[in-house]
Amino acid sequence: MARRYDPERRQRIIDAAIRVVGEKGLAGLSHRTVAAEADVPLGSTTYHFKTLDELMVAALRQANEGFAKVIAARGGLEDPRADLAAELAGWIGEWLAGDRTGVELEYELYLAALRRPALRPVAAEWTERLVDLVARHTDPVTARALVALMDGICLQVLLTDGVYDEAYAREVLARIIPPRSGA
Amino acid sequence: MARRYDPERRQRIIDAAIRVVGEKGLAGLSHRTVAAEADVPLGSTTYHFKTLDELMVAALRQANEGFAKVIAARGGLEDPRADLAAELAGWIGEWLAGDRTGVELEYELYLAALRRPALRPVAAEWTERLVDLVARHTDPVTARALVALMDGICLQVLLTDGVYDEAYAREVLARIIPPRSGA
DNA sequence: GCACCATGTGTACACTCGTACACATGGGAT
DNA sequence: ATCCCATGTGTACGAGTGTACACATGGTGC
Repeated sequence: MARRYDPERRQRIIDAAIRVVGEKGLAGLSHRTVAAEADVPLGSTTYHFKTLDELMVAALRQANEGFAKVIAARGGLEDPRADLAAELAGWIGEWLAGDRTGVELEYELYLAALRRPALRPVAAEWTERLVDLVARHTDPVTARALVALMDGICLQVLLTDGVYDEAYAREVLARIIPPRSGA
Repeated sequence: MARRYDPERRQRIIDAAIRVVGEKGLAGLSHRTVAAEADVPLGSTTYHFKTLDELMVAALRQANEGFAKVIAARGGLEDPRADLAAELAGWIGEWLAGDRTGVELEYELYLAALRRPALRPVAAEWTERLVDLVARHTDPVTARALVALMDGICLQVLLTDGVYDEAYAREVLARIIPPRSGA
């Protein structure tokens, strides 16, 4: 009966949930599948997360770190003179280049907010964070539009089995950025 | 046992599927729920649509007409001198203004393509159609970007419980459109 | 008129699901 | 040392699911 008293169990369940969604999609997420993946009894998942929505919120919050890691690893917009459009296009490229499972997972959880109000604050929080980051190098309106366009470009690639064209992305992202008045 | 021999049954099942997704979400879609909504026996839905994917493809194809109707009703870009950005922003406004159920339904089916390869050709087809329409008033690259940005703006509104700001949309859409060389 | 077969119907099976609940355990407050 | 209760475990129930299949019916082509 080992593993009684397992203080990290909650976290392990979240990790398992993310793996499950990655492998079988959001539709394959259930208390049971997560329990099996995390190697804990059914009652344990229902104890820590009364509803699947709760579990999804936790998973989405954690999954959001995926893209954030890509940004951080690239030194995220530290250089104020960097070409903003090129940098953003680069983020997308890198994010889309890796294992698509992770990308699909993050988007699937993100898009689930469409039907699950419980997820909307988390989705909004994430968008906000990204907008704020971009807004450090331009005005808020432009930042918001840049993030929207990034989302749209990613969606087109993911939903239509298209290929990501980084040069195209950089070009159209640049168009949104108003010319520097100071230079 | 009236209603034997019902040549429009297939269509009625599709209509029922759309109502079901609108009311209960994609997760509530099953052969049985559709059968109940369409008032046909279970065997009938499984006969016409072996898999739910098949049914979704048919439903998505039909749902795509929703936005197309908004466009058509507005005389869709007939006037070549019209302000393209304003027109596109207007489409979104009108589409988002009506009953959100329809909007959510269309997006939910559209986004389902992320995990269901069977839906991707239909999603691609729809995007293509919209891009072609917009491309009649600008170049293909710009058209593609405009559609992407429209998608991104809609998503931000829908996923984050935001409000649609048409003036903002018009402004940023306009930025993507290159200045007319001829004028 | 007849027979074929696309279409429609009813039922059953095995499976997964969320939920509920009774019970075990043992860390930490007292 | 003792007790409480957050945490963990095991099991059961009813509802819903996809799938399969045997059978009914009646247009359509002959």
